[in-house]
Amino acid sequence: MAIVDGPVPKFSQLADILRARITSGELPTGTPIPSEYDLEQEYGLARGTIRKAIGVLREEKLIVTVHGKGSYVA
Amino acid sequence: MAIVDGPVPKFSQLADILRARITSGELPTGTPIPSEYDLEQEYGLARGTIRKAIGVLREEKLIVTVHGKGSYVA
DNA sequence: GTACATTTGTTCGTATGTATA
DNA sequence: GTATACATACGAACAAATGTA
Repeated sequence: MAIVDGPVPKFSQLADILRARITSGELPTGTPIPSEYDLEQEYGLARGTIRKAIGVLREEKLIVTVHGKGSYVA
Repeated sequence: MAIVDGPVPKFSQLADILRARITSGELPTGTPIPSEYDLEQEYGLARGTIRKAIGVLREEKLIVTVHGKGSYVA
């Protein structure tokens, strides 16, 4: 998957990608999702955009985030 | 030299200052750069900004950094 | 060998300014 | 005007390496 420039916001596209990686089982419960920095590098997005996508998944209770540590699949 | 609030990013200004201190000979090869904490105090910047400036000089091969020790003029 | 202080490494939290659609 | 996106900057917490007492 790749983030494309188009009508769908990038943060939304990233949320979709991460959600798929979680629900598919690629990222099982308890495992850490890539750090914000790693996601920046991997998808070529700004940190604010990454955080917005993560916020979506946190809102959906799919992940939990711990300050200074990272985000984990719920 | 002082860091000013303006169009030039602070991390870039600090990188310029440190580069000048190195190339002028004030900080000869092998000598340690002030610690991140000391640079914070001296220039009134956040640690992240300090680290970004140091990263620039490391990229330029002007300094090398050792975990737990410090950064040294290359 | 342990405990502690110092220093760099990593990560998330928040805010501001700029530009664009 | 609103939402999106990027860059910058400060703050905070946690972690690892180093050296010393």
